[in-house]
Amino acid sequence: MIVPLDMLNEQQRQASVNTEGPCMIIAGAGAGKTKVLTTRIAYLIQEKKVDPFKILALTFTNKAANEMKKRIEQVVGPAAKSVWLGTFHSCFVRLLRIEADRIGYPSSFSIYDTTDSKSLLKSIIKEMNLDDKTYTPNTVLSRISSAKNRLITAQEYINNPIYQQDDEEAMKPRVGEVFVQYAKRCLQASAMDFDDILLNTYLLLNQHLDILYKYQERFQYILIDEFQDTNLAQYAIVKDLAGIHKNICVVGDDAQSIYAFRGANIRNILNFEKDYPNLTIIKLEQNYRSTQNIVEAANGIIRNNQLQLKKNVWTANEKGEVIGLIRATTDAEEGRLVTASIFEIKMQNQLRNEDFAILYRTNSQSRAIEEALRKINLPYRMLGGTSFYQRKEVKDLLAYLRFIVNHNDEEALKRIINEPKRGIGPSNIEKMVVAASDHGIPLWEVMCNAKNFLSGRVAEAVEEFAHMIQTIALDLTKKDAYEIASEIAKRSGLLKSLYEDKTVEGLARYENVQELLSGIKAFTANPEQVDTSLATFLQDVALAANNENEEDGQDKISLMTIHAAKGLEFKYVYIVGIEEDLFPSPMMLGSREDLEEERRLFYVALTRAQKKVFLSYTISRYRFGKLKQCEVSRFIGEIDPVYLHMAHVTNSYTERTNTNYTKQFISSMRITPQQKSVKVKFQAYAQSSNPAFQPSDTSQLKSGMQVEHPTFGIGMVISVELTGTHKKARIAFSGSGEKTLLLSFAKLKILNNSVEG
DNA sequence: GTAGTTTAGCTTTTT
DNA sequence: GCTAAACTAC
Repeated sequence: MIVPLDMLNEQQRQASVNTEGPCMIIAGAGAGKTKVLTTRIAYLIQEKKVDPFKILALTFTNKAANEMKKRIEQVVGPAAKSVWLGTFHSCFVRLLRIEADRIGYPSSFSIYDTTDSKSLLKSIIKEMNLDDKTYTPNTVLSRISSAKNRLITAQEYINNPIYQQDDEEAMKPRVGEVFVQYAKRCLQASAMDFDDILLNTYLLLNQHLDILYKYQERFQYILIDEFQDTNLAQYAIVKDLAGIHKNICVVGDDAQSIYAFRGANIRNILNFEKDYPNLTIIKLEQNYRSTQNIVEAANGIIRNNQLQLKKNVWTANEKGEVIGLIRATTDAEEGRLVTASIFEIKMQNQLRNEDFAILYRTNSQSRAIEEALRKINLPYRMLGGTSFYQRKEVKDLLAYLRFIVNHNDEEALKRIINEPKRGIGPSNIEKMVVAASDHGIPLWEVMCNAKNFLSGRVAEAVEEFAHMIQTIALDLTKKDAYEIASEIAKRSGLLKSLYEDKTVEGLARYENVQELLSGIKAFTANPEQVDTSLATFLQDVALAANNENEEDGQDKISLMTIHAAKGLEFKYVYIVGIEEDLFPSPMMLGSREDLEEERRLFYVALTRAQKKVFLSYTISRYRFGKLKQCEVSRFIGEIDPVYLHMAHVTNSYTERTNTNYTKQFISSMRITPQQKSVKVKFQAYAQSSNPAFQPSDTSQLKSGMQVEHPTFGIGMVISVELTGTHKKARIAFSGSGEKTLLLSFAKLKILNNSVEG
């Protein structure tokens, strides 16, 4: 098939054909980014006769990788299979397995997911007798993770006085030691966590120049999707790999950078030009997806962000409908109104379910929506959430498989040694771990000779367990993944114990294990799969953790977090839970940069829609089983533009502290010229100890009072001084009037008739 | 020491 | 509402 260049506009064509040298493609939302990337790769193979084996294309999600692979295959045929195309993690794992011995790992190393990492940290924290309230696995892991994402090893961390000082100031001086211990235990267990995959790839390439050279030579062309989401480690590796040929093409949109929390650094895209001075920059600014109203609303939201590249996203599409607003009293009602609206629009316009998506900020918001959808019999699919591979019973069976392949995998062992119950409790496991480190031998060896370390009954149980693993592991090369998996499922007693559980949940668990088994069977039965060994199966499974049966092809409404929606599009999009303490997330109100990311998240949500967006909010919501009042900051004022327009900046600012402090809050809001005045009330709450904090001043803002503020742009700047002891202080505005909504970070102005529900 | 039962505490987003 | 820790009974 001919590379379909004539389907592209001029910028898209440039971006596809300009293959030599460093190139940055800034692709606004809905500008045809995937089309350009796939066309470019197809062009390389088809027109430039580049060996597909020498192309490296990196994405962030498996979904994006699969989609690209499919599209390239349509043009170039089976040659597409030779391209190294996959997520950063899967491509680097592939590389690491080939070269593992150079950094002291077996090529069958395990991959620890976040749960494994936390569990290991928990045991380390316990063993070091640290206070588990100051050293929680979560905080320690995020500290370690961000270090690794900045390419800092445990040794470097503990030797660097700056990090030590940081930790001391955070009252956690021993994080460095935990980090060192954690790294040691991972190595002992022949395991890498997600961040190790990147860090170790970097170290491998930088400490072994022959390997670096080999892959620099190999990868003539490197392409990176969603470049705005790369972290330092990912960027450093790619920069190294592109060292010889320098044909590096990055595609991204700074306005859709929403992964700072896992280390993504928006500056990679903002500063890319500095690293490659002869860079070709191509901007794709025409949006083919959404109506003018949606594009303008989205642009308005990020207009005042400081961290952004200049561009002008526009569309030739129709003006379209205004942004809809749905107001509910409880989350159950919110669900009812949203689903009723979907039902109505679907019937009126003869649409399919798949034309609709419901997006939310946190996964926990899905429940109420799901219930409402079930009640009126609208089929839906949930993306993300607790995936199939996260379920306990599935993880248990996988842990058995992991342990058979890698006897050092401590976290897998902890999961399965007493599942089902064998009478081996936590204290005996601890004894063995201690014995192993005392004698300097692997835990596995202790288990095989348990009689030397433990008392009679338990020792017998441990040896019996070890023996079972051993016998099955003997067949590892002879039998395929499915044969081994079904054998261990039976012999371990896992299937039996689940089968005997006749509760509804027990039944579901049994079915999940069966489903995993049939998944493994499908893997071994695939004629394209040359190597059907268990080890090979496990390699894919740890990283492919999220794409559960998404290709069921049925017509369903999509439910997902906004993060999960990136890259997708729908005719109608409902963004639910637009409330204080939900969206924007209270945890993102700490700094301007966080707030800007939260705005970009809103930008992503809006630009998923082709025809119309609905925003919905609730004034009370069930959380933790209890009804909680939600404060929707409502601003009432002028009603004027056709589209939703968001002014800049916070209208509330929250900060937590434990000690006495004085703080100046600065906030601002925009007042349009049409607005005569808006009543503003400052409130400062103290959530804990200081009753002296009373809601305070009320004052008038007038449109003439706009000022320019260095951080917040044009707006009304207010500063309030809070003094006292309190855990949480907050300023909020409130006002009176009608039908303009002020979110905690933005003001919406909506036409009278756009208000629904 | 382990298994079974009750209670406390928690939630942002994900490879 | 759900999970992990704490508690209780063997």
